[in-house]
Amino acid sequence: MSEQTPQPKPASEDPKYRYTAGLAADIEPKWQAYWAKNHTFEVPNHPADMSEPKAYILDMFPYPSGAGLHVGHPLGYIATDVLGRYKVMTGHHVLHTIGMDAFGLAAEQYAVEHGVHPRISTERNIARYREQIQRIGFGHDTRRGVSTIDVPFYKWTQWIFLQIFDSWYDQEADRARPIATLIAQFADGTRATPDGRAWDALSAQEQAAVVDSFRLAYIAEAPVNWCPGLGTVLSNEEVTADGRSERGNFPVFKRNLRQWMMRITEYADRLLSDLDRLDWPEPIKLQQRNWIGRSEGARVHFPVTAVDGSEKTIEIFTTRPDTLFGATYMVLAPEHDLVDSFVARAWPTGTKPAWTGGHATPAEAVAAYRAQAAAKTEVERQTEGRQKTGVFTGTFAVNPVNGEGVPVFIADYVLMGYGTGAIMAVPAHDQRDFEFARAFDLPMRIVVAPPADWPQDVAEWTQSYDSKTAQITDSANDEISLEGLPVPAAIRAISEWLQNKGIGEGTVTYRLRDWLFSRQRYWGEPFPIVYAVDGPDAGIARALPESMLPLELPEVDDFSPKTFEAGDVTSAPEPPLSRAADWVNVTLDLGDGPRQYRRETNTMPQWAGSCWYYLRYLSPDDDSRFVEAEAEKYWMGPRSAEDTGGVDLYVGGAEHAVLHLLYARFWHKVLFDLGHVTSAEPFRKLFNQGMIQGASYTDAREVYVPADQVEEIDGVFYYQGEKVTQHFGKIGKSLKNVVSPDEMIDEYSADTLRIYEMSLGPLDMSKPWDTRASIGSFRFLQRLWRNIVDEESGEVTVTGAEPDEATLRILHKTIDGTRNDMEGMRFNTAISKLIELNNHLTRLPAVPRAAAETLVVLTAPFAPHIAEELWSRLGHTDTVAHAAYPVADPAYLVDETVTCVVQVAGKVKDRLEVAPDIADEALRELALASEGVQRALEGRGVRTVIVRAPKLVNVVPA
RNA sequence: GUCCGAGUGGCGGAAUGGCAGACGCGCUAGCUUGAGGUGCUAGUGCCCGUUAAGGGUGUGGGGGUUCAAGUCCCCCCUCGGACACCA
Repeated sequence: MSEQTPQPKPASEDPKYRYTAGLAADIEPKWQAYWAKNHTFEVPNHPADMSEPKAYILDMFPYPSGAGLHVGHPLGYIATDVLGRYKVMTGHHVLHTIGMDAFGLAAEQYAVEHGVHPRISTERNIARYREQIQRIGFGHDTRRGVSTIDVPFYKWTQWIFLQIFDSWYDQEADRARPIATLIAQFADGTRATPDGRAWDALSAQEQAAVVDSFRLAYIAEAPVNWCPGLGTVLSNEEVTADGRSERGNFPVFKRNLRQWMMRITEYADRLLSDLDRLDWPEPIKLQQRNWIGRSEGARVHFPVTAVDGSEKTIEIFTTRPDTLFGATYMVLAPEHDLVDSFVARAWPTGTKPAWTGGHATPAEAVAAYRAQAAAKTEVERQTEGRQKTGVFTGTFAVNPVNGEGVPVFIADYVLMGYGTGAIMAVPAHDQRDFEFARAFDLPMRIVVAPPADWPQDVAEWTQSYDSKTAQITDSANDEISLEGLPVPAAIRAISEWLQNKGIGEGTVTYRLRDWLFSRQRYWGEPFPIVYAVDGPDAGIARALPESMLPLELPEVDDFSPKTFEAGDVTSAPEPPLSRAADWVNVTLDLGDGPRQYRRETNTMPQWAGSCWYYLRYLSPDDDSRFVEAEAEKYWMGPRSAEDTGGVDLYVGGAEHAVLHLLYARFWHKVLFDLGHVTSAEPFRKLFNQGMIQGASYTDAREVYVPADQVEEIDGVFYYQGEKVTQHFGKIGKSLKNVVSPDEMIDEYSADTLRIYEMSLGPLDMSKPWDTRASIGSFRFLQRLWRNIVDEESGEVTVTGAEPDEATLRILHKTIDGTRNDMEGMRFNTAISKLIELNNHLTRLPAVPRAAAETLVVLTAPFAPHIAEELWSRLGHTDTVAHAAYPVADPAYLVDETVTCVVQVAGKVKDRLEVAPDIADEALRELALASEGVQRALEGRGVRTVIVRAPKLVNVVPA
């Protein structure tokens, strides 16, 4: 393999004052320094006049990995910068900055692998990111770019946690309120305690248990996702569809563990309904709606006799109460706590062999099935496909609509976490029940009339009939008949009947679960929570007072979590902080004298900081409040009764559709309810930028080869003479196709990178990266430069002459067109208009100053460095960043003549130059007389003539 | 499987229902230069027409609405993404 060292070109090759990478390397840092020195992009927390126009433009802040930025990362940052600079030039206060999301698993994993403290590696990564970002030349207010790991920042993350901890959701007021208001209700008797005793009669422990059951942040013993390979638990959102961790791809198991939870489910309805008020892409709204998963249905009580003879009720949830008459069996989740009470002593007569799982008694069968279900990982559940499994409990419940006995099963296709963890099975009209019934030889009953071409005998069906519109059949008792009703009407009728009879009621359930909020990791915010070691309140979670914040992470010898064999189900989490004995065991005075406490040793998940960082940008130095009230009101406050408020534009990838965006909305709503912010939503408008895809290449062994060393010959790709295959997809180290922004800046310029990224195509679509094509953007800048500066002498060559008519027209059309494109974030078409104007100026014998200056101003948001340099060379002493964006003169937007297209039968046959105000009749005559029409008609008559003066005439032949 | 999004030259893409392919890459030819990656000019959807004039054809496939469809409606195909036993 021969080493190819690029030969530096002799300096004499290019004219001295040509716009080259070398020249750009001089001017770009110069102007970056100028902006910093002159505070060009710094804005006050709020202006004296709160009505002045503003734009709060926000990027999803990056997670600084060790690999640094590649060219895909800055796409959104460049777009927001272009828009922000445009907004400044149209008279807005613009708040735009970038912070760092630096706590979390990936940073910690990296630190563990490289054997350094997470803070050291993270800060190194941040410095690298900042350096790369700086070179691109953003108009950021850098004073505001906070990092989530900064102690003054996470002090307020902890403070917000305590706000949530100290709140409950008041259903009557439909908002969160301080927990003290709840305690007051219990104390004065307006709210009854769960068991009806007086509040004072409850012990401290009992009172705490009651209050905790209302807190928005609470500890619960719940089935959680335990990931031994990472040594931590994960939220549902962090587990992939095939039951593995999103980070690291380790197996995940369901375990019952004591963990911190956030009661996000209280907000399910508002998180859902407020989506309608947001200016977000529909697909993202849809994903959130699906994730929240609101579903209306009914709860129905099925009586059952327990083994001890007592009468119990199995409560089921169904969206189809209209099919109650078709229920032929019931299923409970294996973990359902009622199961034990009615597992029969022996198999009843008539039990089919398939129902017993081969066990001698129901108790054995149930125990075996439960053990098997618990040992199963999510992965195994998936890989085993949808084979329905389960066992009979030996007991029959009673269908309340017809008094029939229905066998009760347990099966893992019913999930404990949804609805009531129990279902009535209607195999004829639900595909899952159908499959189970077929596997277990259970009867089916048709209660929704299928189309005529379905077999009469349900035994011949190959699938269930799940229509939600057809008519009900064969469904009546002495009191009610659903016969012939369409499904929706039947649902209403039976629901009312159930309600009146007291055997059920209409209800709403959600797919959304409470948010698992604790992690057994070192690199996160410590919980500001302690537990008394002894006394009547021993073990009760207690908030640290605000005066004790921030609670800093302790230094530890071993910050890595205890991880386990990836498949070790029996392992239990062991947080690294629990090993910091001096930190964990403390004596504090929390108002009742010095006492011994034990600190919470879990840390918060990565999402905590990203739930509110955009608020901290508004007043990063305020150490008395998490956000200055006036600043929040100015930048984020609602502008009308319907407006939710929030940042004006939030740009980022669609991969955060549910996780980050849902969590942040939840926190924001709590802060709103408690009166800490005036905006009801954090992000008024959301925009998802598309992914930049890179070409990667694999050789015959399917191994990736360095993309930058692949040659293309006649559409075939070669690496070191070997044929390789091209793929398009993500850019990444392992794919060997990383192009860094630094390489682009070294080879061309930051302005070239910016222009090229914005020219690629519409911002919201994914598009392939092609480094070679960026030469076009470079040429544009080079020609722009050449139109103003003599490449040999460096002299400015523009003339003082007035621009000619044609130049004025294209100039004003460009102004008009780019303005529209900027407002609509169509940066690709805005740039093509600038190129057209520039190409027009190139063809002139000399460039008029007025045209040159306008073009420089229009180009400034995209290529700010070259624009500043030209602006300065043109004699200006102020920054072009603050120049006013030009306004088009309407007089130049209409042409003296327009080209009229003349069609025959919809096909273009001629063109006419006509006055823009030509009358329909005159145009009609001109068109009919035209040569092209005469030739095309070939003597045929004319049936109709459509005239759309002045642009088009369509002649329809007879 | 369900739900979203997208299919236009060799490539990225452009087109209020009204001239399809703006702008850029690449390619071809010429110029320039101190011969070689980044200067300038012109041409460039495809087919027929030796040149030209001109004609035909063309936006994943099929049907429809319309004087007129890349654009609106219905069916299908392909690719990308999200979710996935949610009762």
